[in-house]
Parts: sequence; structure tokens; C-alpha cells
Amino acid sequence: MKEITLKQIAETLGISVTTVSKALKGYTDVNEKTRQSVLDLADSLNYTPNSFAVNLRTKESKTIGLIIPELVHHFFSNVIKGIIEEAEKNGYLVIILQSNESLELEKKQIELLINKRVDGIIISLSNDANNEIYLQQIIQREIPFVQFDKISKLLPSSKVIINDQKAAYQAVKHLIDKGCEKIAHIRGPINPQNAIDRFLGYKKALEDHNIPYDSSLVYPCKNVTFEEGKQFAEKIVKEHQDVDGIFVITDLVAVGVLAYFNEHQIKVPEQIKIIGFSNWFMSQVITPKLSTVDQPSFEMGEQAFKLLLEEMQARKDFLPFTPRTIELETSVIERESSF
Amino acid sequence: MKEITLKQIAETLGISVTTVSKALKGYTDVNEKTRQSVLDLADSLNYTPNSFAVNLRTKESKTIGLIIPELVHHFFSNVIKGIIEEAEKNGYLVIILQSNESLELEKKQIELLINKRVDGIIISLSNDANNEIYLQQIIQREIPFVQFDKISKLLPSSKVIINDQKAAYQAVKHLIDKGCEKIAHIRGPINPQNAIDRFLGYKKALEDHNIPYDSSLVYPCKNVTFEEGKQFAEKIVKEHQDVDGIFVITDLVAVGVLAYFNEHQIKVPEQIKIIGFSNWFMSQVITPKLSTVDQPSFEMGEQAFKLLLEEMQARKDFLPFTPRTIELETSVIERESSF
DNA sequence: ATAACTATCGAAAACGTTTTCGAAATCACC
DNA sequence: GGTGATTTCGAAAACGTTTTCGATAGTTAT
Repeated sequence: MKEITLKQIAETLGISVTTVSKALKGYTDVNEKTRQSVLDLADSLNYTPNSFAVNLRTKESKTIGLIIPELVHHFFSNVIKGIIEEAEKNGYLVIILQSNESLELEKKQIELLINKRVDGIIISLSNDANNEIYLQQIIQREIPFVQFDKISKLLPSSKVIINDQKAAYQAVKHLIDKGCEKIAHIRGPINPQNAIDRFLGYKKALEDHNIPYDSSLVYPCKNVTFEEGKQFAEKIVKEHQDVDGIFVITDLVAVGVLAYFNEHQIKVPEQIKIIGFSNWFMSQVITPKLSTVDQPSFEMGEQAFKLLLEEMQARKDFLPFTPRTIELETSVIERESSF
Repeated sequence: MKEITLKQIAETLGISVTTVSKALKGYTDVNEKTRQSVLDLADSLNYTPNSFAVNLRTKESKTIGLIIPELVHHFFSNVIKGIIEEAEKNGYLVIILQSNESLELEKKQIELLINKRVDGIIISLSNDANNEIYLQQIIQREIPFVQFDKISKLLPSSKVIINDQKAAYQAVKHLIDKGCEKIAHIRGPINPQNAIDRFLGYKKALEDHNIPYDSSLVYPCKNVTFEEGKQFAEKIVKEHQDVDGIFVITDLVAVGVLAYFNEHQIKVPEQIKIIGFSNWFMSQVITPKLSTVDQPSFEMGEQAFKLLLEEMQARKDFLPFTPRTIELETSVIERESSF
């Protein structure tokens, strides 16, 4: 039950640890015969290098950290999947942590990862995060670092994003094209960049189509939940009887809106048209099926890891590295809720 | 930008590495004055121990591995969340891998984790896994090991499960109580233990209520998807016009069934009543709302980690350890699809 | 004064690997 | 047979920590 080490192999073969190590790592200065005998013995003993020792020696662990606000979430699940698969292809493992949208926790998680000495960090910020010291610290320590989705523009790191403003613009334009003339917006919280951008896209689409902007038609979520969707739906129809379209920050909330309308016999899309964001799976199975904006979540994860890998390799080779930003395409998906 | 080490602290303070280490770790044989000076300097330099060296020295990494069949999955997302939170409370980090329901990948992932020398492994098996060598290997190597949800009874490890047979029995009994007399079952794949147990629960419930079992009413899924739900729904109504109830292996598939029925004006629950399994979030937002069996997924994750921790600590203290199995409670949730 | 403690420190080994550098042995060539 | 090149090997240092085991100096008891 003892662990197999280079030393043991060396002793049974009567050679030095150095030679064993070299044989296993494909160095050329080892005789083909000894090389084979090492390989054979290592194989029969099921030898695998002690990763703790390798980490210490090479100063890397082939492990990255990932921090997201919320695990039980269709969009983030897909991103995680993309990151894990791409990481595995390149020999990296992924440690996942949750910030639960709490600055306190986010800070703690980052410190955990730094102390753990992961080779790199990928993060989607919690709602209130912006340019905190603990985030700058990552960059000061020259830890490879990629932001995605909910980013801080102030932090000079690589980023994977969509053009939220443009995507929102297209969503709202879709409602206008369908005949909506008074469009409400259930927006995300005040701070996150993507909530701001989607709001700006909403506003711009109205302006470009000569619809006056009315700030009382904008409802900011606090927690971005299904329940909030129901609450805002009620508020909207009570405060503005003539609203005929709603653009919602994300599908989960939009589904809440639909649920309220279904319960209160408000016809969608006849009376009010709705479009969500992110293309959650459930959007296509509810009644009526929810129009939305598709966001390439899996690909976002893949790209995030690729950017991180670029930086990790540059740092290892002492090459200069300048952060890159990748912007992925989105598309409006028209379903029953906006026919 | 250099890493702070014990050696550096020792040199600036003019004392030995040993004393610095002892001061930081609270040994009693170090003078209060030197102790304070060490703590102060370490603090101002933001010293954190190099985890690679600590791992090597202590032979543990405070990291566990988690393998699940599929990340984008309401049930598993919740379990993961439970595991991560409980792990973090106890100072452990979690590496997550996906088997994608492939034996090949599952084997590879386990080898990755073993080579990584994680302190323990938690797994929910892929559908075809049973008692493979690479699974036995975990136990032979005495790596702390916990199975949950999709388990192999043959592997002597701790387990966190529900009583699938009982839960299925109650689901089917619920349909019978509601007046169903010809109940079909869309079951999971052939191999997984929980699919088998749910099927047995279905059968037993029929028998106990004097409803003849008819194997042609049982439809086994291959991939357990939304699409399969739609396909089987069509098959069922074509092959058995008089079916008045369906018990479905999991909500995702049940939602597919509902979707087909909605599209083809088959009234649920009037013509056919449906009950799913697992209480996915979307079940409460579709029309009609889906009855289901609630499974405490988050708690399952918590318990899984707790069992793993028990074993990790026992092994560290060279205490004997006997695997334990925890069985969590389920409950039928009655919604519109079975009124 | 000596003996026996106590308090405080540090040298050194150990964890298992990687890599540098040089030594020894073999070979080729004139 | 001497020179230089090539092949093959291994000693040793290094990564940064933890822990054992003495050593020293100071203190108390006799």
C-alpha cells in the first residue's frame, strides 16, 4: 500500500534516481535498454509522479480556479462546462468556488485561490464588485486572470463578453418591429456592467425609433429571481395599463413575468409581448414559449480558458503579455411570447 | 514580486527557519517576543505558506475530487453546491469533473484525480458503470470515497442515497389514489441502480393495488432527455389509447411528455395524469405545473462531504473505518398535472 | 557548589521531484 | 595510441515546509 517513488524504482533497478527520472521524461541521454527497463517497471508498478513534489519543483499545479456568483444557474452551468472541458483538453483541472453575490465571500474565495497558488483564475464578478483591492491584487501578483460575463472594465485583464448593449438593442428592436409602442424594462441590479449595458441598449433602441424614454417604465431587480419577475409583472400592469411589451434582463425573471400573466389571464403575446435574455432551457418548454436572446455560454467558457492559457504560457516563458478581449455574437430567438 | 518564504522572514529577523515556522504554527517553545516579531513581519509581508511545500510535507492537499455525469442539470447543480459549501466550511476545495455518461471518460477522470492525489473522491456513477476495476482501485488504494445518487451497491464505500423504490412507489400510489387505472412508466436506462429501483417501486405499487403489470407499458430511456419525453409520449398514446397515468423517471423527460401533450391537445390531467421525479425548478413554471417527487439535492451534497470527511479523518489518524450509508427522505409534491 | 529542570532556539532530515553539471566510458579518426 | 567527440550516467542542489532531537543558557533545588 506504499506509494511508489522514483527512489524505489532506482533501487530495484540498481541505477540512480536521476536516470529513472530522465527515462520517464524522455531525456535523450539515457540508453535505450535502461530506458525500457525503467518504463517497464514503472508501468508494472503503476507509478505516477507525486504531484505534490512536481508542483513544488515546477512551481505550477496545472490547476486553475473559477469563481462564479451562483452555481445553480443555466447560463453559468454551461460556462463551467465549457471551461472544464477546454481545461481538461490542455491538462488542467478546475477548482470551483461560489461567491453567492457577496463581496465578502468573493474576497475570501480569491484569497483561498491565491494561497492555494492556482496557475490562473477565471471569474464572473458578483453584482457589487467593481475595482476592489483584492481584485487588483490578482493582477499585481501577476496571476493569470480572465473575466467573463460580469466584468469590471477598470481591471486590466483579458475578458470574454458579449456586446450587451447591442444585444439588448436588438431585443427591444424586435419588440418594436412586432408593433410594441410602450415597452417596459425589468433591468438587473444597479452596479453590474452588463445590466447597465442592457439598459443602455434598451434606451437607445427606443430613441432610435422615436419612442420617448420613460424612467418609470424601468424596474431594477435586486436578486434577479423568478419571484421578482412575478412581482414586477404585477407592478407593471398596475402602474401602466397600456404597456404592450417588456424586455427582461434574463429568462428566469421573464418566466416569472409569464407565470403572473398566465395566472391573471393577461394574454401573451396578444396584450403584452415579452422577450428575455440568455436562452435558458426552460424558455422553450413553458407556455407560451419565451422569445429571448441567445448567448453562447459554452463557447464563452471555452474562450475564457483559452485566454487564460495564453497568459499562463506567456508568463511561464517570461514573455510580455497584453490582455485581450473576445466579444461573442448573440442572436434574437423569436418564439411565441412575441409573435 | 518575489514569493515570501520562511527563509526570508528568518533572515531579516536574524533567527532560524525553524523558529519562524514554529512561531507561525503556535508551538509553545518560542519566546513571546520573537513570536510577536515573526507574526508582525509575516503579516506585513502578506506571507502565506507555499501550499506546494505544505502538501509535499504533510501528504495532503485539502482538495477533493467530484465526478458527476452531467454539469448542466438541476439536480446535480444543487448537489455540487451542497458539496462545495460544506467542503469550504471545513477548509477543503473541490475539483469538478464530468463523465458525460461515458465509461471511458469516467475512468480517465478517476485516474486524473488519483494522480493528482486528492484527499478524497465523491462520485455519482455514469449509467453503464457498475463494478469496474478502476472503481475498485479507489478502495484498494484506500482513498476516501463516497458515492451518491447513482451508486454501485457492489462497491464497499460510504453512500448517500434516497430510497428510490419507496419514492417511486409513493409516486405511483399517488396516481392510483387520483383514480388512474392504466399507468405507463417511462423509466431510465437499464443499468443504473436508481432506474432499476424506481421501476421496482412502480411495479410493486401496481401489484399492491391489484393493477396487472404490463411490460409493454414500460419505456426505457437511453439518454434521459427532453426529446425522449416527447417521443415516448407519442408512442404511448399511439400504442395504448387508454393510458390514464404516466410515471416518468425524471422531470426533464416528464416536461417533454407534457410538451407533446400540449401540442396535440391531450388534456393533462383530465385525460392523462403525469408525475415526474426530482422536482426540477422548471416543473413549477410550466403549464400545467408538474407533480413530482422532491429529492433533497443540496442536503445530499452536504451529507456526501460529511461522510467523506469522516473517512479522511479516520485514515489520517490510522483509525479503522467502516463505510456508512445515509438515506434521505423524499416527498411527493402534488401539482396540476395530477389533480 | 552541583544537580536537575525549564525555556528557548536551531541543525538537519525528510517529503519526491527536476535539472544542472561534470565524470566516466566508449567510439571514431588519423 | 593519442586526440576529440559522443554516449551514458549520477551526485548534488534546489523547491519550501514541518518536525525531531539536541544543544545552550538560565533557573531552581539541594
